[in-house]
Amino acid sequence: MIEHDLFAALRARTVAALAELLPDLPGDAFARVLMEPPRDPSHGDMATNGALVVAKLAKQAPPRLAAALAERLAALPEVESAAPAGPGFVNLRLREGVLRAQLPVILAEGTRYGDGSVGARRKVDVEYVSANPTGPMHVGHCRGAVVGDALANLLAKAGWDVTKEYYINDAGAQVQALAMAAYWRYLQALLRTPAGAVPDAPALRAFAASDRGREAFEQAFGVALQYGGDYLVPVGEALAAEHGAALVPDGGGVPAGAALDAIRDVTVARMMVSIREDLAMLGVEQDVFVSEAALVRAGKLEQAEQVLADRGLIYRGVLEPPRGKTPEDWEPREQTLFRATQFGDEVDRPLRKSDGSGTYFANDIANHLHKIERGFAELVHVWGADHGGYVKRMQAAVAALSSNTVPLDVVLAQIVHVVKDGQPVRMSKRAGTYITLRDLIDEVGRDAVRFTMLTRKADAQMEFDLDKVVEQSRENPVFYVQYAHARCRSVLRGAGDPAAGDLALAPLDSLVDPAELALIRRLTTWPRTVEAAALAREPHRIAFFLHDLAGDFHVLWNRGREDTTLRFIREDEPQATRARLALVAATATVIRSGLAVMGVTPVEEMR
RNA sequence: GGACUCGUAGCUCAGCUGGAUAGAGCGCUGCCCUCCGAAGGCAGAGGUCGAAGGUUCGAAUCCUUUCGAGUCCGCCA
Repeated sequence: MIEHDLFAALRARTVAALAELLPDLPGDAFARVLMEPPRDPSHGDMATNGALVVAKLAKQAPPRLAAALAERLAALPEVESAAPAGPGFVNLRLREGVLRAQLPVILAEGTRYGDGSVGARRKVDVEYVSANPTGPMHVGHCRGAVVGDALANLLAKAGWDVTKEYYINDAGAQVQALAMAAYWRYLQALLRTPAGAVPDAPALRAFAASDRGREAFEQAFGVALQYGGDYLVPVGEALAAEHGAALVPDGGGVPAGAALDAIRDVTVARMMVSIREDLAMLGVEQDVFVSEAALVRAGKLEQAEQVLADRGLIYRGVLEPPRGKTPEDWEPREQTLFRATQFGDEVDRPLRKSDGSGTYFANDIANHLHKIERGFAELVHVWGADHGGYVKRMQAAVAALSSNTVPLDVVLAQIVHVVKDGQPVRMSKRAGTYITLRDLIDEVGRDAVRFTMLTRKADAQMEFDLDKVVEQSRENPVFYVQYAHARCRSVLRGAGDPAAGDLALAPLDSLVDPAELALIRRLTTWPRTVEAAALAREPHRIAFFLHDLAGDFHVLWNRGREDTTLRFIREDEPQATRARLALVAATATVIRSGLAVMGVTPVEEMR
């Protein structure tokens, strides 16, 4: 039997057997039938709850049904024995060789082993990172970037047709504030250009002074510069080089109109270049970058409003103040509202600011209309946990726009607390203890960052200990998994790097040690791990699987230390050596495959 | 006041969408290097799954209530 996923194969046979035993049951009665690795290895190789699940519908006692099912399953060619157990499980022991026969399957499929079909090639849009383009990426963005990227890879592996997307929040107050800061840097840059090019405005010199310039600028324009960082210095220089003094309004006031647009557009473009460089360093390269401002300019907002209005989901109304805690400056105000409550949200949500422009939510509705129009069957977002309160309204909007045909899943990524020397590192722009993504990658390396970010469930808070992620010990899962792969590669190199196709032909009868069989069993659970993790949108499961797999391999390696007959390469036993090399090659392949989902590079040797 | 995410071993966390006796790492205890694959390995102790009810053959998992932590709460994104 050559099957890609042994568990899926035996499950299908179980369902078929049940259907024969219970011909009157409808086909969907078997949906909850599972074939799983048993928790206790003494129970056998696989266990199914099939009899338990359908017993009630079949009006039979579970143990009796389990016995009948076991009898049928025992007759399968793959099955050595099948026994009813407990409240109605059936435990299966596979015929010798069936497990081992997975090794040539793995070797033949290579890193495609584990590719699934649950996605059914449905188009899914995975949107993640989506940081404001107002500065460099920092560690706060990092987790969402890694989780989103790994999740996208995971869905692709499980059979979805994936688009990786970044939504650029380039319309709104934050970006206006950024433009003002860039304008200030531009004035500074102008002063360093030949005097003839600088307009004769006395204020200019004061704004651009190195010591009090910022305060003077803020006072004169009545703004607080939110983005004072040095990273805007080159932007100011670029503006000065390209436009000279042409962007300074006559009389030296606040730039507006085309001049402001130019400043903003150049600045945002520069920031996006920088962000994409940062993301590339992290190994994140998205397919599509959608600009909020471009959507607004294209009239997507009005179009989305029209869609909702046509369905009677928009009205003018006044919201109640939040119960219990009324904001100080609360006053009732008539607003354009979306009937989010019809789709499970707590309150209806405003779409327009008082100046007539769209709220962030309204613009994001336009963004989602854009996604739906592009034909995505499913939408997935990775957001920071601070956006948790935003989930229901967005799901309501997508449900409304798509008439409940397109599901939106939101994965919330909790805050990462960076720890160094046992002390939490406070993140503060003002105090300058602000860790950029680049700093982090420079310090511990891209692979360690990515792997570590996936060693927790996304919605669990996480400590990122800068010392531990580079530590070479068992405590560090990055090291532990990489070390297993390096050991595999070391063995294979020692054997002259045999081709996978050659090893796939090796007789495997000599693989009988419990540690060898445990490793093979683990390898056979890779396809179902991919499928379950993709359905749950939980890429961290891949990291845990790899950790377990590495553990099984290290156990085998260590057995070889005590018992030399268990070593992988034995000069006196060419047959056994080939069989073990096949096992080692399959292990390395699956580790590589898992690391690829995580976006981590497998290493050839530990240095 | 409400919403969302959590609460599992001393610590950090898994727990495969409701399954059998709840797991891993660290820490702790005890063993294991004259030599061969010890940046390690083997074994052990350690739990009323925050609490109380409920749903059913069966609950850490689902529902209700409650306690605690974090996040958020009309024109910030």
